[in-house]
Amino acid sequence: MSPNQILQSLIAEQLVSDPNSARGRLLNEAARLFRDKGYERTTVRDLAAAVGIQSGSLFHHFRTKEEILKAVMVETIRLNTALMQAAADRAGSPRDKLRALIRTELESINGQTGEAMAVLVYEWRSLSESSRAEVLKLRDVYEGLWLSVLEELSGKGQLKADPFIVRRMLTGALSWTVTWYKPERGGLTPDGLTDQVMAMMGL
Amino acid sequence: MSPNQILQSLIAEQLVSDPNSARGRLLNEAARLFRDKGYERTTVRDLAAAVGIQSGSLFHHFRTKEEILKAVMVETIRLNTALMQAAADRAGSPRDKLRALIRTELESINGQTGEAMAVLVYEWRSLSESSRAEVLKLRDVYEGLWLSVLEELSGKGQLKADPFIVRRMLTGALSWTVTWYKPERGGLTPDGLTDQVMAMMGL
DNA sequence: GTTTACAAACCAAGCGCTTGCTTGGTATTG
DNA sequence: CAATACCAAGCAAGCGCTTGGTTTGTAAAC
Repeated sequence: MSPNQILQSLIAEQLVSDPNSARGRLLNEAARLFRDKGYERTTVRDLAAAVGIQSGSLFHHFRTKEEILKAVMVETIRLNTALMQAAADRAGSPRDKLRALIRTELESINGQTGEAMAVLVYEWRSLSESSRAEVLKLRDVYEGLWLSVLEELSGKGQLKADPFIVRRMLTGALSWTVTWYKPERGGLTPDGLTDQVMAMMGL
Repeated sequence: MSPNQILQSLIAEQLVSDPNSARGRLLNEAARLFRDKGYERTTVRDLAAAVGIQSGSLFHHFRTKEEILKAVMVETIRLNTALMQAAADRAGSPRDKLRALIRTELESINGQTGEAMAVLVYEWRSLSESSRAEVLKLRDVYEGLWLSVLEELSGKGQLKADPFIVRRMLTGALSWTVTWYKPERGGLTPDGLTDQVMAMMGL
């Protein structure tokens, strides 16, 4: 399944919003604003202006501002879990699976869903307790994908460090790329960056 | 020079505030609050209450709230540059120098200055343009320390990936530890964590 | 094929509260 | 007796969100 097919089937299942719908467009703009200015610095007036409506009209679609943040996070993690699953399934050896996961996560972070991924990583403090629990539950599934691959590699002696810790290091390292990696300018392609990450780990 | 001696000499040079002074205590509390709740969610009333004064009285010490954020960042980076320099100087081989840098940065992130380090890494969006430039200038010195060591390692063939990229990966990986690494509970010591990072890189 | 019905989407206005910061005055300290 | 540190009070602006009412899209009823 291509990334686009995956997105379409998730839309069909109502697990993520169609980017062309009113809701979907708002969530995209919200992700961009939340990443650029941070959740707290983004006002409901900013959000409304970004989609060309009045601030009060937002609350016809979402009960609170925080619900918008939660929706951005939940839909992002749903989409990316599906993308990662598909990428891992396509690869053969554990090493190739790891490479596929790294490559796909870099794509998520620096590609189309990049704004939303950055929000997911850096804005969790602004979530209420209950929303946080909800998001964490989804994240556990996502992290499970990584761990099973890393543990397989570790079992084969290709990984010297603890899989849990390696995953956490990779989380930090890969999400941090959003602050410096600009694929358009500068020669490094996503594939090249993936190679560098693998090389750093001696793989 | 011990870490404490370094701190004392920086205080003498007026490059960082004495933690026992009114200013120093405020900056410590500010770092903690900014990390826990984020800069935007922390009000001047929170800051004042944390040191037991009225909110208006803050502005006797700092002209604006943002100046407090800037001061936290500037003083933190000054202190840590000095600590890193000293750690690198103590080590012998390039590999040991790298280990010393990693170990020291982990200590900074997860030890006493941890709150301030987290603020430095995650709250730069809340800085004004001019403050950001000021902080970036100081950061360049700090990053220069890392790059010289990594380039030395690369020259000896002990590092397969590009030093610039490795540093950026390490920045993300190490700063991210603040979200999960709890040295008190759970057996992993700072030294053990440093070993894991080195092992991950095959060093 | 026009009319009617109704919900979804939106606007204009503004409420109540919190925010960063100011002001004028009062202790405290060397 | 000056300078430093602080308090008590509050202002102007901006915040999330509510309200009452209007427009728009859709589809059945006639």
